[in-house]
Amino acid sequence: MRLKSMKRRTLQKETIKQIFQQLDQPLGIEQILCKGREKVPALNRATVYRNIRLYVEEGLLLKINHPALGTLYERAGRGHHHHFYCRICDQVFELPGCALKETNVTPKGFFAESHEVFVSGVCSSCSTRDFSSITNTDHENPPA
Amino acid sequence: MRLKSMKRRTLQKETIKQIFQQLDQPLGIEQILCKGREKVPALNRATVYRNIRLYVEEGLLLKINHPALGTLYERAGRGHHHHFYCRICDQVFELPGCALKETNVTPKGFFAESHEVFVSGVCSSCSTRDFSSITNTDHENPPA
DNA sequence: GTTAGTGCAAACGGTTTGCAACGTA
DNA sequence: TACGTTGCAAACCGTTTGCACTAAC
Repeated sequence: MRLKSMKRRTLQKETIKQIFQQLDQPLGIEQILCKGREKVPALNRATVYRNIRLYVEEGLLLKINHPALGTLYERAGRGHHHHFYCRICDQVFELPGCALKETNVTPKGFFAESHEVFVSGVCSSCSTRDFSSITNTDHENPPA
Repeated sequence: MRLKSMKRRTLQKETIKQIFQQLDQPLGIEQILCKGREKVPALNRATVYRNIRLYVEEGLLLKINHPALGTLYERAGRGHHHHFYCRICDQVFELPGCALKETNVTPKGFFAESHEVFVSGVCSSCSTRDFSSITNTDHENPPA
């Protein structure tokens, strides 16, 4: 009788893991699926969900609920950071460091344990590449 | 031929609007539905979704995608603020003011246009009321 | 009376799950 | 061989939509 179930190494699993090891950017399921299919063409969406979930439970990945893009996943253990969403290229970048002091935003009696910051705007590539496209957008959430 | 469709005033609509006028707190669909049914017992979920959507388009409400609670709605026009999520009572509070300078978190070349901050921890009511409950995170009806 | 708004049920999109076939150990 | 993993399809959950009925104007 086995007390502990053994993990098996499959191409699908390794492929998904590698995608995140090669990239310091949060990805959505569709992006993971696309990149994964470059190596495993028959890769199934359910398999991606299952393995992502596994990696999150193992602590290898982190799940992010992004205000504009929905659920994203990123490699864990890279220290506290925030996220920048570029509305032109629809990509999310990691912002190193943290300029937010929890005590500055928390009223007396409230105990802050963690926080998340989502910045959005235009990334450096998009702002230098083509300014005309910056006005042509169809946002849901206009700037506050 | 009518050029402009006319809005009609219904009990359902008014009820939903009043819920937000009486409360400075973001609410989820289920909460809106519950509170609404106190006044309109037959209130339907689809009706709530339709009217909420309408109010968001009119600019009366704002849609929030909360990392822990999913989609929430709050009254618009109350100025820039952040949100505090209490993991004990599962409620979201508005944090007045903003202690985040976008220039402090944005690398050169990136243009920040807006940001959102979600803090989580324990609210003042929950931290003073009963410390033993802090480990028991399954509360339905928290204090107002 | 006209037609916007409602309730209901079915449709929808993202995510999870049951199951038979597959493939790793 | 044994059983963890996969692909597929169906189930699931939050949200939207089509439709007949209701009710505001």
